[in-house]
Amino acid sequence: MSDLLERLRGRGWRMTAQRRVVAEVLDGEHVHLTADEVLARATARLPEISRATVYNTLGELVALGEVIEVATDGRAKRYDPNAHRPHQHLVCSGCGAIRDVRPGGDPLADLPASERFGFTVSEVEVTYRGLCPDCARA
Amino acid sequence: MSDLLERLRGRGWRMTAQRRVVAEVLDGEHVHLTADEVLARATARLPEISRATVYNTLGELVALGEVIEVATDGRAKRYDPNAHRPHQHLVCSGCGAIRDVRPGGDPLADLPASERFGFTVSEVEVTYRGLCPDCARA
DNA sequence: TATTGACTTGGATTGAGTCCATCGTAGGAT
DNA sequence: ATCCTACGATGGACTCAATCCAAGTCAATA
Repeated sequence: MSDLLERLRGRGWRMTAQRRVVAEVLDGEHVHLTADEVLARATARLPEISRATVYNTLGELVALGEVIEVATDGRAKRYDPNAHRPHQHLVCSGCGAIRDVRPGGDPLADLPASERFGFTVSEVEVTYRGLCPDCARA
Repeated sequence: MSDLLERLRGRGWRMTAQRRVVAEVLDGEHVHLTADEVLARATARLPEISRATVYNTLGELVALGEVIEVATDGRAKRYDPNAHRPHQHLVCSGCGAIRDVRPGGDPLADLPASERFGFTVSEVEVTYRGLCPDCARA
């Protein structure tokens, strides 16, 4: 966590109580909170924090490349602080739970130039879908 | 197009003017309309059609496996009738344009059991992102 | 410690999509 | 050809996520 705060400060990020709390809430491995969950946890530590600030801060963290936005189809976006370890996501179709996974292979290399239609392709996003153990059982 | 209408009728789909129009609007290759665009085009042919009906019909077509829902991050979902030819998508980060692409390789095979965490993985979705020729120029 | 421009606030607003009570009608039955 | 009725359509209200904005606050530098 201070890792993150350290880096942000180094980049000239103006430090405020609100930003600190949001950054702290997002710390850890396999963290995939929605903006509302971030707001709830931040509010627990700093009751006056507003929804707009949470969205602003999340947006900045994404722009800085410190956090990845994970859109999970219909539901609210989730925010993944694990941005420095390249990975993909495994999403449960039942409950929306997310796991980070690291597949082998390089999907970018699998797209031949003839299939790029003149696009400048810069990233690939792979989402595996299925049922988590709990939902498969039910 | 009668292919689709034929199949639907064969499955006991109750045919109505509204459903016919929605199915017709969705016909073609490289068609990726939002629900609102479908509504607009359907309205041109059948002015009284309602938004709810468009959503209902799209939902049914998706459930029947005739149309694929493409979530493009923040923007409205798009509906892709090209469901019988397996493919992935290339999305322009600038304007949201979508192309169907057919990469080589099998991403499902790239996820080892040790990275599945007990999930029953049933599908993979690969989204390539980049700039289309027009947006790259601007 | 004074200053100031960046940050925060919260309430209004937008946009996508869903819900629901009611009305209409496709298609089988007669 | 007509009748019936269960399934489909309607549209307006509603939800939920996210954004906007004008006014107030404050972190960082001098």
